[in-house]
Amino acid sequence: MKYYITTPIFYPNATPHIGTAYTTVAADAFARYHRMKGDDVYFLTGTDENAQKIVRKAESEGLDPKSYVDGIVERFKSLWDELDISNNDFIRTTEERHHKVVQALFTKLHDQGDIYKSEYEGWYCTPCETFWPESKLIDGKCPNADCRREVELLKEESYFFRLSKYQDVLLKHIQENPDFIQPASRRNEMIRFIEGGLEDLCVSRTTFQWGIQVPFDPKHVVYVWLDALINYISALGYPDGELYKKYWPAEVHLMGKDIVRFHAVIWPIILIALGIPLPKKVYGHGWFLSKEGGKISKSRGNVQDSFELIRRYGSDAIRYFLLREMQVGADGTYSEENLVERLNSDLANDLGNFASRSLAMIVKYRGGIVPNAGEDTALEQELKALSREVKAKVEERMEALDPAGALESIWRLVARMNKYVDETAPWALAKQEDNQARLDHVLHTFAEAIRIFAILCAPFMPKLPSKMFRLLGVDQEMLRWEDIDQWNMIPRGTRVEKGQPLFPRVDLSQWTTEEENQNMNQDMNQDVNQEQNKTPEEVKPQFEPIKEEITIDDFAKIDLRVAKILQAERVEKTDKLMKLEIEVSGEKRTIVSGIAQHYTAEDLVGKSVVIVANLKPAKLRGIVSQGMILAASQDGVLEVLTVQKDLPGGARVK
RNA sequence: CGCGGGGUGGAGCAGCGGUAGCUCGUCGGGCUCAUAACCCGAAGGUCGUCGGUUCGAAUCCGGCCCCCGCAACCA
Repeated sequence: MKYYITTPIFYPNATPHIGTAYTTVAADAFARYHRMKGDDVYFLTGTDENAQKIVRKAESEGLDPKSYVDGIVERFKSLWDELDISNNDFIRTTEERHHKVVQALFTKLHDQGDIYKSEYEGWYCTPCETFWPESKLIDGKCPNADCRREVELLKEESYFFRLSKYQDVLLKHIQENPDFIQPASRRNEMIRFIEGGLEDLCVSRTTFQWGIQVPFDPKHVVYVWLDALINYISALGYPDGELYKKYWPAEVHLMGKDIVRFHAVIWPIILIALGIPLPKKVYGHGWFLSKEGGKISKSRGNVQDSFELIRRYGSDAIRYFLLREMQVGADGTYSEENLVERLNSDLANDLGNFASRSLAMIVKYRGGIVPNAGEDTALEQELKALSREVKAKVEERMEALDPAGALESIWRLVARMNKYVDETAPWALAKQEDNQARLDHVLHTFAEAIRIFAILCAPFMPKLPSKMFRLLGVDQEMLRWEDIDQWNMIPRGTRVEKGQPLFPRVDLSQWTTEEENQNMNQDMNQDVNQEQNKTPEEVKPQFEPIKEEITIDDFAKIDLRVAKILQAERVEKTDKLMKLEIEVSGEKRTIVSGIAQHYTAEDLVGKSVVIVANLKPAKLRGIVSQGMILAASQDGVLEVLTVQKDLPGGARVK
């Protein structure tokens, strides 16, 4: 059976974080598992490099985009290398093989009428040369952390992809194939989303050049998702490549829950439109959240360098933690404390210690030679039954894309083995002449269990099996999945060695001394800041940068007027919107303003405020707003500018 | 009523109609092969809240409260 599994292509604007590491490690575990089961596996990952942000980021570092991404891509590749990721290919969307396919498919979709030219209206940030969707704006301003300037509503000529045309076909497919989107909660979400109606997708941009040119209209470059998603087939050499013919459609597209929508809606519709078979499954796993429950992000300062973690704990331990901690369909909790706890308790105490004590006893009582098997008692029969059960369970969990469940069940056998050591008490048998055959059988069972654990752990911790087999003195060829429930595989006369612990216990404080010092400094600084908050004049707020210079004529275009608030009411079902009836120059107008968190209706009625009177009207939550109220805000405090003296509504403000 | 997820012993989770369970932590005991590891036992929960269905509810139904994503939202 062939098995094609993918991760998303990652966005190389920084070094990979724990989420990308999780997706990739999980995909790797599935790939390794299926290889062990004898499947013909193809495992793809890569990077999504054709984004406007990349260009800006590159500029800020004084590099051209290509050299910039080349550098980051190396970081990705070396991290995957250190994590023993066994991908068969690594696709970069800047590669010619990808460009060719995207261009061909874009043309085909255009020729068949599924892509059409229209106008895109969006919020444009001039300094960033970027359109932002309204939802991305922060306080109505550019969301780019280094910018935060005002954006303007602009139109741009764009190509659009007719998502709407295929939504019913897609919905039908999703309903008829319950496994297509997993887990079920994501599936429900997607069904709701599609039922809500799809809007056609903007698939080209003219405001920048970095990316894949639209072949028949060179001033356009292909925009984001149409480009990115196609990697799953361009990497296989669509349409004529042998790999494509062999491996498409994919068994699994694995990803974080945030991008399920694109893989479960846009990608299938692209494929439907092109008459290409759909992937079998789109699986959205949860996120790692910090211990406090928040996202892990740079701005919160809870990101940890993956390379450093690997250096401290080893790649197998990191992989184990990631795979064990993320429960199916839920979010996982990441903290170094959790990681160390899992490492110490599961890997060092349970598995590692079992191997150590077993090997030590074989060395001590039998000179390191694995004794031959003897007669089973009820105890050994129970172990054998459990090994069959665990094998079946692990297989079932892996098919269900649940590595945490698989590991949990493996550890049932680990725990059982430690108990078996206690029950059989070999140290007592060793002292009894007439129990030497029994001791042989027990020690033999220990050795077989180590062999079995090596196999069971192989998909999850790739470095472990060879270490264990070396200690056991067993050939690597014995790493056969089908032998998991066999208990008489180790050849006669095999010599084991005690060796070093597989997973030494770790004391978190050995790393944290330095960090604590840093944190203490930070805490102290925070305290100082809090003190300062009591005397606002001493606080240094983060001010927005002053915008570029304009002329008096530019300013003259803006018509500011005094306006009297006649009525005010909250816009229902919104947090921030207030609907105001105002009077200006004898005319009544409606203005919608995002001040409801700062003012009640009573506060506002009767006030004379300043408005931008000649602003183009815009709809907010279905209400046409004819102007904008001026307000000053900083750090969450907001005050509407009011006029104290009794000026009539309509008075000019300059 | 925008969509979805969730509230279960100190922490993290499972259970989804019939004596409330797992991992970690805590306490007590055992063992001495082992990485101060392992094994056994105990304490600790009126399963968010109010009401309903039922012989019986953490589990089904309804109301309410709280948390977390997504969506919406600052002319």
